Amino acid sequence: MGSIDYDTLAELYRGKPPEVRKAFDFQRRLKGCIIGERSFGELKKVAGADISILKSEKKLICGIIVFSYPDMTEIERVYSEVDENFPYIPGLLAFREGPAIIETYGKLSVKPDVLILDGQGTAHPRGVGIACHVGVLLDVPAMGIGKSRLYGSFEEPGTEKGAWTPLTSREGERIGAVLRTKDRTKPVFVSPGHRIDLESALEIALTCSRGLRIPEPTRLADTYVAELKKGRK
DNA sequence: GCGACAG
DNA sequence: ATCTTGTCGC
Repeated sequence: MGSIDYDTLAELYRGKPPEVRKAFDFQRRLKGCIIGERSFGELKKVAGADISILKSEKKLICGIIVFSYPDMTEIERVYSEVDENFPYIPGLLAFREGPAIIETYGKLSVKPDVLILDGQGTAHPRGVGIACHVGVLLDVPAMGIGKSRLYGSFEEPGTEKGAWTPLTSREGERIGAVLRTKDRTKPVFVSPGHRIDLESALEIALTCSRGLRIPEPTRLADTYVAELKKGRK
C-alpha cells in the first residue's frame, strides 16, 4: 500500500470549518497511491455502497451490499451510522462520505473483489474521486459510477445500451467513460477508482445493469439506506 | 470576475 | 443528498 496515514485523515475530518487546502494536499498525496491496472483475479463478488442522511441527528447512514457476480445474488449486507462532520463540497465528496463507507466496509465478513461507489473515480478535477479515495484507503479494487458529470468533456454516446464515449480531462487524458446502461436513458459516468482499468470498469458496470439505468449494486444499496432511514424516523 | 459543481 | 404531484411509458 501507499503512504497514506489515517492520522492525517482523522485530523482533517476534525477541522470545524472545512480545511479545503489540507484536503487538496491529501488528494495530491493520495493520487500517487492509485493503481490504474486491474489487480484482482476472477471477479466473483461485487459490492455497492450508498449513503443517506439523517439531518436531524446530523448522521450519515451507510449501507453496503455484497453480490455474487455475474448472477447478482445477494450475499451479505451491513450498515452503520456515522457522525456527519464534513459538508458537501464538489470535489471533496470523499471527505464527507468516505469515513462512513470505510467503517461500514469493516463490518463485512465477506469482502468483495470490487467495490462500486456512487460518484466518480479518476473522473475528478484532481484525479482522485471518492472511488479512488476509498479504494486506496481500504486497499480494495474500486470503481465509481456517477449519475451526473463532475469533471471532463465528452460527446453524447449512442442511444443503445452498451454505447459509450470517453470522458476527457482538460489535458486530453482519458479519465473515464460515459456509458449508456439502458436504451434511450441518460447515461452514467464510469471511471476507475483503484486497482482497476477503465475497460474492466465498463464491463462490470454494464453487466451489473440489469435492464435498469443504475447498476444493481449501488441501486440496491440506495434502497437499503432509504429503508434504514425511514425506519429511524 | 463569472460560471461549473459527484452526493 | 433532499424536497415533492402528477404523469408518461413499459
